[in-house]
Formats: sequence, structure tokens, C-alpha cells
Amino acid sequence: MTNKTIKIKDVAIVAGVSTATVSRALSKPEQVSEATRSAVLDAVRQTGYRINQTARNLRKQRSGVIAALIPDLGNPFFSQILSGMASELSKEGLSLIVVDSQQIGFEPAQMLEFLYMKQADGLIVLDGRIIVPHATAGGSRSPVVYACEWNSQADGSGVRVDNESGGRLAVEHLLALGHTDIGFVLGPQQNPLTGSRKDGALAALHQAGLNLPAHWALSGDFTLDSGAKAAQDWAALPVRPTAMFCMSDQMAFGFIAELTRLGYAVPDDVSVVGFDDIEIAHYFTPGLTTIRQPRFAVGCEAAKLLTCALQKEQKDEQASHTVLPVELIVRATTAAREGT
Amino acid sequence: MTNKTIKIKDVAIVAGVSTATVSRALSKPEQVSEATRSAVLDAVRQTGYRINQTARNLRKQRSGVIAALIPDLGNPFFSQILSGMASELSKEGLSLIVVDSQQIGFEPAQMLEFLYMKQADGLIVLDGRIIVPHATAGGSRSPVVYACEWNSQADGSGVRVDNESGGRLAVEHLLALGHTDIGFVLGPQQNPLTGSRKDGALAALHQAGLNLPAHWALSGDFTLDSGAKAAQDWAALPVRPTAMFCMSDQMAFGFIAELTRLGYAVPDDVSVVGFDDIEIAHYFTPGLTTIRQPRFAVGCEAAKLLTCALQKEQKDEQASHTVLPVELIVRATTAAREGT
DNA sequence: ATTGAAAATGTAATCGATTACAAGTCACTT
DNA sequence: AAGTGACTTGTAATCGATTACATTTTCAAT
Repeated sequence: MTNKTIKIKDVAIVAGVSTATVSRALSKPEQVSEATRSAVLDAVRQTGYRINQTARNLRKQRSGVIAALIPDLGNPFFSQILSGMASELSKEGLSLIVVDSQQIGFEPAQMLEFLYMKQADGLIVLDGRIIVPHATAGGSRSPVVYACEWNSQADGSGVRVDNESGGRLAVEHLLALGHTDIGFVLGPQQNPLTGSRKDGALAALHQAGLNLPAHWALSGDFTLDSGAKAAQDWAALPVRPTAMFCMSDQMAFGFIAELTRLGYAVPDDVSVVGFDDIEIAHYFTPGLTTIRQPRFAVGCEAAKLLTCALQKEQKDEQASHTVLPVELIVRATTAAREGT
Repeated sequence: MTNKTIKIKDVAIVAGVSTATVSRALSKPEQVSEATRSAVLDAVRQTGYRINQTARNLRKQRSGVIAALIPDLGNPFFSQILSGMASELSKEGLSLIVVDSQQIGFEPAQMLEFLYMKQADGLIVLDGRIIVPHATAGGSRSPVVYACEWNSQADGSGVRVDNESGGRLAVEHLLALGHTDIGFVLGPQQNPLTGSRKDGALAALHQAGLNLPAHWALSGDFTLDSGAKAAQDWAALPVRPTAMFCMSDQMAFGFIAELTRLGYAVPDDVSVVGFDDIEIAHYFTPGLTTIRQPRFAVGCEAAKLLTCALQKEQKDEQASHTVLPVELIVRATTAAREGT
């Protein structure tokens, strides 16, 4: 009746071995004999034993918690990345806590303080504005992994997508449709994503013998609002590009919405390519042609890098950077150049 | 040099008291004399002591983890609720792990299994499709709190917004603008949110001596896509309402986008009110008039209900339901009836 | 001054798993 | 037969905080 919790000792008794053996059978199977191992596993099944992560964490001197710093929880772009991280981390018995970096200033000192307070075993930073200071001598520091965007001054491992290829794919798609007058809606100037997407896009243009006129590079900052502003800029141009590469889906939505409001049609008057492939892109009317980032995979990879770093804590962890591929998703906002 | 971790014992030595006293001074200040309390606090400051949550959790027989079940992490509606929950929970030293309920079937048994595996101290359910089975006799069950939407069969505490008032506010706003031909885009039929929003909206109509013709209640399911479909339905009506109340912002966006594509203008041809006030609503062009849900507060409240339930674990926790107010946010998708 | 209850503090067991170290078993060599 | 090394297993200390229980202190009442 009294539904007491089953601990490792109960399993040990049932299996007729010591608690140490049970522990080893479960976490280091190669260290116990075939026979005892299966006896232990049987006992586990019989008793319905579940490991107590809290006790394990205490003994292992870790908290079992990884913190993710998200610049803007409201941005749907991050949700699936979170999903990926969480699913990967849970395999290791780690759980993910999500922190909106807006809530906790950007002072490096504050960052460390936060990490320390939360006693997180590690940190995943998705906000390029944040730089976590390097280990102070003598302090054992939790590993940090950057994901998606990061400042070049930051050191540590990281995972990102192949933004350059993304830019290239977007432009090549437009070229293939016969467009020769192609403009961009850029992301924030100093943002590394803007740089590499632009590089790839320019490379594709050059390869086709084309160039980007300076006034066809409209400024933006990845937000809906800036996309809408860019549409007004576009409409005001004396000579207008017939195709635009928007460096985020949100900007593309803003751009298209405002364009429509101004009486222009997409893709009839102008073709639009986005970047990200957030969920809403599929349902938007018309469906947005865009560059898909493997967001779930980005999350998984970031988590893997982190767990890796946790294991070889001591070793001089050389930073490793993973780059994931992107993919062109053709929907309805792009069409062959009119009158071609 | 050797940056050892500071534990309660170190503080005890500095303060010249026992570890028990330090512990009490920190977690049950009223049990300790004024003098020792400040001595302990001084020692804490001097040593830079931070409590080790893992050890505390082990001793307190809890995991320190609350799981939130989200139907769709990709839906921006939930992000700020998460934010609220996390900030409230962290005050209690609890951390939030986020689970996409799509990832883990809906079988009640699976639910419990999951809860058990994760050893969560509690569960916050934001998915109306999920019903967590009541405690099985003898099993000590973690408390469950429902948020936003829940099935009437589910028992336990919950927090939601005043959906009825929301429906009423939306319609009253349209009435005030001179509209008398008002239609709805509904949410999923069996969904409780749909019911109460509709009730409120109908009440407002009736109060004005109006009715809802059956064919002006367009069906939907809260998604963008269904909003777009509703727009086509609207356009196909022999007699069209001049104002529509969409029961989610996402549907409103789909509705407006499709409408625009069909050549109708919002709010010139039809006024639209949404529900939720998700971030994007402000930036949409035109800005969406909608009913704001205090999402952060919903998250906080859910977390509070849960921590409450955790404290009086033993007592027969009578379910308590909190209802939070909503607010009309007027933007640009509503206008006075044309030709009034 | 003595007493007794209330308040403050200390001692040590406890939460549940891991692991250093010790000890035991076994096969094989010399 | 004794010795060697490889492999298994067991004993008990440990992680850091909480708290039941025991003990001491305080202070008002007699």
C-alpha cells in the first residue's frame, strides 16, 4: 500500500548484488559480467526502478541544467531550435531552462553572475550581442556554446547554418527565373548573418555577370516593421528591381504586406525570397519562397557540442564550429520575370 | 587559488554557528535570533555563498523541475506565457522544462509515465486535448495546473482569461463603429475557448437587438490557413457582413491576407477584430485591432497555482480557477461603417 | 534564587546515487 | 604450488543541505 520510492538499494537486494554493482551495471555496463548485468536489468524491470537524477547530480557535482539565452522568446524562429536542444539534452538527463536575454542586461559580469546563480552546467547563447567572458583564472567555468549568430570576439564552440550558400541559392533561384534586376533587403549592418548572406548573394550575382546597385540594397533589421519600410523604399525607387531577396522571413512578410497595401502584387510585380522558413511561411498567402534553416537540427547540434564540452571538461577544449546546410523552398512568391 | 565551492559549513564556521543554524537563518528566518541572523547574512556575503539547489532538492525529496506541456512550440502565442511561468518559478528555485506535447502522444498513461520519468514535481498543461488522469489510489501524484484551455473533464486548478468578456468587447467595439452586420470566424468546434468567446460575442449582439445569421458564423480552427479559407467563404456570401470577429489573431491574419489578395481592403470593405494580441499584431499592416490576453500574467498565475499546490501537497487541494481580464486594443483594421 | 516554558542552537541522521579503494575470483605461467 | 595480472564485486565515504531530536539559553513568574 505505502507506495515508497524504489531506490538503488531495493534493486540491489532483488538482484542479490551490492548497490555499487547496480550503479555500474546501469551506467558502465562494460564493467560488469554478462550474468550480473542481466540479473540487474531484470531486477530493475521487476521493481520498476527509476534513477533519481537529483541524487546523481549531487554526487556528480553538476546541476543537470543547461540555460539557453534567447534574444526574443516571442520570435517564432527560435521555438524549434529550443525543441531540438531540449530533446537532445534530455537524452543526457539534462534539462533546459529558457531565459529571455532581455530580462537580464548584457553586461558580461551579469552574465556570469547569472550563470553562477542558476548553477547551470552550461550555456547556449543564441544572442549575437552577448559575449560571455573567458574563464577567469582559477575559476572553473561552465562551457558555452553559441548558436546561429555570434560575435567574432566570442570564443567557444558554435553551430550555425551555411548562410553564404543560403544567399547564393536565393539569388540563383531568381536568376533561373529570368530576373536580372535583383535587390536585397538587408539585416542589421553589424550582424554577422547579414554579412555572410550578402556575400553569398553577391557572389551569385557576380557569377552571372551582374551587380548590386547601391540603392537596391535596402536596409532592414530582420523585423516585420523594417520589411514594411523597405517596401516603401522599393516603391519610391526610380528604377525598381523585379525581384528582392529579404534576409529574414519576417522582413519578407512585412515587405509583401506593405507592397500589397500599396497596390503591387507578389509575385506579379516583384518576386520575393525570404530566409528562415518559419512555420508561418507555409501558410502565408501567397506561400513564401524562402531558404530553409534546419532549425531543429541546429538545436540538436548545439546541445551535442555542449554535452561534448561537458565531458572533456578538463582538456583544453578547442573550439569547434559546425555548419549545417540550408535548402531552397520554392513556393508562390517567386515567378518568372514578366515579359521575358 | 584552488577555487573550491563554498558550502554551508564554510558559512557556519565564519559566522561561528552550526550548519543547522545557517540553514534556518536562510530558509526560516523567524526561527533564528536577530543577532545570529545578521551574523549569518554577513558570513554569506563575505564568503559569497550560494545555495546548492541540487542538494536541497535531494533532501527535500523533489526534483526542482516543472514540466510545461505546450501543444505547439511554434505558435508565438505561447512564448510569453512561458516567460511568465519561468520567471515565477525561478523565485522558488524551480526550473521549467518545456515539452512539445506533439512529441509524446496523448495517451493518459503515457502522460503519467512521462511525468514520472522526468520526475517533475508538477505539470502545467496548456493543451486542452490532454487530460491527466486523477491520482491512482496509493500513488502520490504531482499536482497539475491547466492554463488557457482545458477539457471540462479534467480536474485540478487552472487559469484562463475572461474569454466571454473578450468576445463581448470585440463585438461592442464593432457596434460602436456603427456596424450592424457582424460575422464571426470561429475556433475549433469542441474547443472551450470557441464556446465562451462566442457566448460573449452573441450576448453583445443580442443586447443590441441583433442576431448572428447561421451562415455568417464561418468555421475555423485558430490557424492562419483556416483564416484564409474563411476569407474565401466570406467573399462567396450573397450578403456580406461589414465586420468580422476572428477568434484568433492567426486567423485574422490569414483572413486579411487572403481578403487583400482577393481585392478587398481592410478596414474599408470589412472591419476585422482578432483575439490574443500576439506580438506580430502590432507590426502587421494594417495593425490589427484585437483583444489582448495578459499572457505573461497567465504564465505567472499558472506557476503560482502550482507552487501553491506543491506546498499543501497533503491537504485535499480543492481546485481553484483564476480568471484574468482581457483588454480591447484598437488599431487599424477596424473603422466606422462605410456610408453611415 | 528557583522553576518552567519558550526560544535558540547544536548534533547527527538523512536524502539516493557514485566511486575510490579493498578484496575476492579466476585462468594461466613458471 | 605459488605468483601474476585481469576482471568482478563489495564496503563505505562522499556530494551539500535539511531537520528530527537533544540540548542549552533566556526570561518571566513565583
